[in-house]
Amino acid sequence: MTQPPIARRVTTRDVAARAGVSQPTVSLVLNRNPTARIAAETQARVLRAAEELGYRPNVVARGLAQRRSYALGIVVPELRNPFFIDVISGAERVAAEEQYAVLLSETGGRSPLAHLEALQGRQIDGIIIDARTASAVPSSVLAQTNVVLIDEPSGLWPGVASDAASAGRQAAEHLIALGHREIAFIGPADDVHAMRMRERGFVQTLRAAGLSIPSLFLRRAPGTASGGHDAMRLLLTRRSRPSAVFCANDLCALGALKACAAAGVSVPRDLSIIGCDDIEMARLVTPELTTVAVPARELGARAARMLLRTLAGAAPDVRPARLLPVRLVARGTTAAVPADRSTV
Amino acid sequence: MTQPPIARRVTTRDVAARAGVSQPTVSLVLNRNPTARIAAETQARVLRAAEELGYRPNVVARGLAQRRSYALGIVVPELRNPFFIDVISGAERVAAEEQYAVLLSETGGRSPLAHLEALQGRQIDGIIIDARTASAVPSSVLAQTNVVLIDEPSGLWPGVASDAASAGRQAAEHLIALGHREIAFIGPADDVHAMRMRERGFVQTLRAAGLSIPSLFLRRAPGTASGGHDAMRLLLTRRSRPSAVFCANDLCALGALKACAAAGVSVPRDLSIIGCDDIEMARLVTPELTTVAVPARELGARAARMLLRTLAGAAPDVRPARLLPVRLVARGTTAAVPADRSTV
DNA sequence: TTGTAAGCGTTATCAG
DNA sequence: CTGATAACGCTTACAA
Repeated sequence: MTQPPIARRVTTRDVAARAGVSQPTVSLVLNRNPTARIAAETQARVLRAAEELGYRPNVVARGLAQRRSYALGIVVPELRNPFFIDVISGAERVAAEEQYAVLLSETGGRSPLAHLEALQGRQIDGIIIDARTASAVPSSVLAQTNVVLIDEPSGLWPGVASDAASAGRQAAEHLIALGHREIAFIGPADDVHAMRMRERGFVQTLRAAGLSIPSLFLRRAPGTASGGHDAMRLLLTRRSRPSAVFCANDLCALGALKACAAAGVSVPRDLSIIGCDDIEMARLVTPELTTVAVPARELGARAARMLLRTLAGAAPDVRPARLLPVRLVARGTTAAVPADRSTV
Repeated sequence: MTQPPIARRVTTRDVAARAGVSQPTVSLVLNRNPTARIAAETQARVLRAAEELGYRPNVVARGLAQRRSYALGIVVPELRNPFFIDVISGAERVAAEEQYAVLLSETGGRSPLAHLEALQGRQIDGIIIDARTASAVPSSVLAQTNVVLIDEPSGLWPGVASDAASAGRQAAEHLIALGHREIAFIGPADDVHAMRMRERGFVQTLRAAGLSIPSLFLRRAPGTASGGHDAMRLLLTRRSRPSAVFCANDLCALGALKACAAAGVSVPRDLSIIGCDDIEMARLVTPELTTVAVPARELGARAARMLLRTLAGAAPDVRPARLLPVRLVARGTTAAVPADRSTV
């Protein structure tokens, strides 16, 4: 605390002194986009002085004066899920392009409120937040900031979302086309819209085809690798097994795949598995994971753009945005139901 | 721009008015750790007023006044590599505990300088940066901030690092113990200390055992899944194949494993593979990846702690810190060299 | 013990 | 066109 950790840097005042103009003039010259009405000669002097001194604007000070920070917050439950990483990456990219910073906050599921308030204390201009965390926080807190929800068309807040119902539908259609009739679902219990819709789209499509998921085949498990693993293990212990399983996300599916390998169940010969998200890892396992690709980076990028647009003056658009399309990527973990089963 | 995107919030002035004291008094009451010499009665009034008004300090303003931002920057080349994610996660955690924010910057390998300067413009109190990015930036820029390098004991800047040489050594010892003699290495070409040391530790240990890596078995490839994949594919096309391969990181190893699967090479029967990092995915593939566990989260956490300690007044410690221990995790991708080969 | 004054580095509003 | 002057919200001497 003794010596300031931040070295004293060149300020507009220094530049002004050097250029022989007033300090605000420097500010004008340096900021006004369409060169404000400043004598060309003066401008040149200021610019040169700034250049020579190596002037760098102090964004914090600017923020204070403008009552905005040119920073976005992004809150996710956990960094472990590559899906969120892609969202973050997409958002960070467009934010950076617009000179916005990104404050990262990983709640770890604990005290999301504290994380949010910490962000707001920093005068965040807006916040990108995942559905689960948002729902764990009083809306009065969210109301204090511009907020964009990821994958949860709430009607309360603006958001970007993928077509989760379609994801479930495509997964179902794929399995149906392959002849599967004994089908299971593994997904998280929490009330996250995207997950619910994936499930609903899946179940409804099956139903429309005259199929249903017996309750024993409907497994609630955390959307993590170990969640998927454990759920699949349980599924495999029963004497009547499904011939195909849809997992609400890829992490889950990879865990399930792992459980099959451990149990000596051959995928896709004995069992088909299909995930959702299409994280990078989906192509690194063998066989490669069949999944429904969700444009995570694009979700993040759009969320950021939406926020930036609002900050630029546009009215926040609470209407549910167009759902980003998802598409099935058939790879190696799904196959036609084996002949010896199809007659069951 | 018309209406400020940030809602006007309660300020110390509001609190002061309500408590019937001066604004600085509020500041004193709210901050002084050992309750500054303010009448207990006054303090109570102020605290109550703050409470009633729902006062939240404006960290930006405080930062401006104190010439520090209570924020850390963290710069990584890419979010794709789970290793960095863990580093970030570890750092974010300890930062958050100390009320520090984390500004995330993904360079994507492009214009690291711009990213750094953007961070510095925000009066970052310190920065955690990976070795590769740091080396791509003039040291004069780094000198403007408190910096901690990840996995690069440069002597120039403080840093935290894992025992990369030991990682290589352990990998080599493991393979040697399994009887391997035709051994390959796949690793990145860039001059990143940790990668170099992993390689060196590996090569030297082999050499000490009277083994060497023929140049054809020394493959330079990006430390990514596709890098590992491609390198392995090339290795497999030759008629003389190694019996074991050490990949400089897990991503690489997973790519290599994938290439084997695609080529019908059975791991670990026909070929052993060993990675380095122990990312979560290592346990999700089949067979599970044998690797050397590097405490990535701990690296991030220590980096943050080191930075915070410096900010609290401690002199930055440039001496190479104790290397964090790594340890081999023998799993499924390594096995004794097959009998029909050991005689070659 | 507390209020006054100054300053952090900008931007914004005016007179000149 | 340009330069004072006043914020922005807070901290930190320094007076009172």
